Amino acid sequence: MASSFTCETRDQGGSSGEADSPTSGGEEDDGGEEDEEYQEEDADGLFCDESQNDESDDDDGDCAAGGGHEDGASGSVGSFIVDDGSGDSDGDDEYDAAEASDSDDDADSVALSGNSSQLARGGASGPATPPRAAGTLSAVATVRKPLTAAGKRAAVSKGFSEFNAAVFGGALPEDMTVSWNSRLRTTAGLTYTSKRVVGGQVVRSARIELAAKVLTDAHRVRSTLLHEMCHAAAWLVDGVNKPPHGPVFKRWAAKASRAYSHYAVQTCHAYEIEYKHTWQCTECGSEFGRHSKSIDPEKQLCGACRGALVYKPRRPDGTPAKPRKASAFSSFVGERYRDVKKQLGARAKHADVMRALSAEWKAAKASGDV
DNA sequence: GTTGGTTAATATTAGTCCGT
DNA sequence: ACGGACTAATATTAACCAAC
Repeated sequence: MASSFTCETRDQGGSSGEADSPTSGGEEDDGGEEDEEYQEEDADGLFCDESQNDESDDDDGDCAAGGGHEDGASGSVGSFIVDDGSGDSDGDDEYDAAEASDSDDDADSVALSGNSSQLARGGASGPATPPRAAGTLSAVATVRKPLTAAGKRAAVSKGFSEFNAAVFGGALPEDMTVSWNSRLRTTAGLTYTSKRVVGGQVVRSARIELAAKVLTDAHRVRSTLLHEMCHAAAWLVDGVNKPPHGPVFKRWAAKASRAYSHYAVQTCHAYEIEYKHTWQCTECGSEFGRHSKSIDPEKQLCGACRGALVYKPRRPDGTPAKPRKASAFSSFVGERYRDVKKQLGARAKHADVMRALSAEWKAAKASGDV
């Protein structure tokens, strides 16, 4: 299951790299030596879907119209051909889908992800954007080989040096910080820019943050890295970070796209987030993804048609899996947990309860009760 | 309309155990 | 190794209000 995420510009007010920022607090060359580390910037991290563009703060409003996301690496469940793992040797799995974009495929997050209490009320608060129906992809997409954490680090390290030489003429510092953020869910990458005055000289710096949950394969990692490096170059080379996707950024993006046509750096993208857990509407077939099993089908309904939801287990590679029946012990935990917790008292920790349940389970097995 | 602060609701992760 | 059960803690998001 996947759901795209929107483009956003988390411009935290006054964080402009320019000295005219009203709230940047001492951006002026006041001779001060302190690091004026203002946070910043670009958040948009790329990626937005035209259908969600009203949410975007994208300065230039240019959200990769047409042609769409060069990179939506997935589609609805059941429409995948699983990669055989024979990706190219450089780890840059090429995208061989005919065209996997479906511009409204993020709608499910409106209905469910955005506000599941709304969903619980059966969408009582107004018309929800219809979730994506299953099987709407006309083309067959390829699931790229997921990268491990080490693989991601390697892809970043290799990609940075490679892009820096091929696109930016080595203008970016090789020791620039590129870190991973495991909490970003709707943004694929961020470039933070800062400026300080050292001995009367303005020194600009930048760092890149990538979303571990969003960038799950080499193509996404490299594509996003390239995009963020364009922001970094706009700031470090040209001294421009506003608007984030203005002419300066676009100049670097065009250069990057010429060098790496399969990455086509755009102002917005629409990767889709791979979810571990998926629920499907029994009425309209819409799917809803979560990173944890946080949806309760007993309480929540499909936001589009109010149909009942059923859990749809999946394997890590994205293929549907057969639901595994809860083991006897799991059922036992479900039945007894509350009572045992009560017996042990409010101060009992989860581990204590589980140990007690374990002992109780063994005793029950020994006596033949289970 | 935008921004910033607070609060409440929701989503996610971590961590226990056993079974497959 | 992963998935079933579950809770607690934490992070994120949305909603609301006031001030500019």
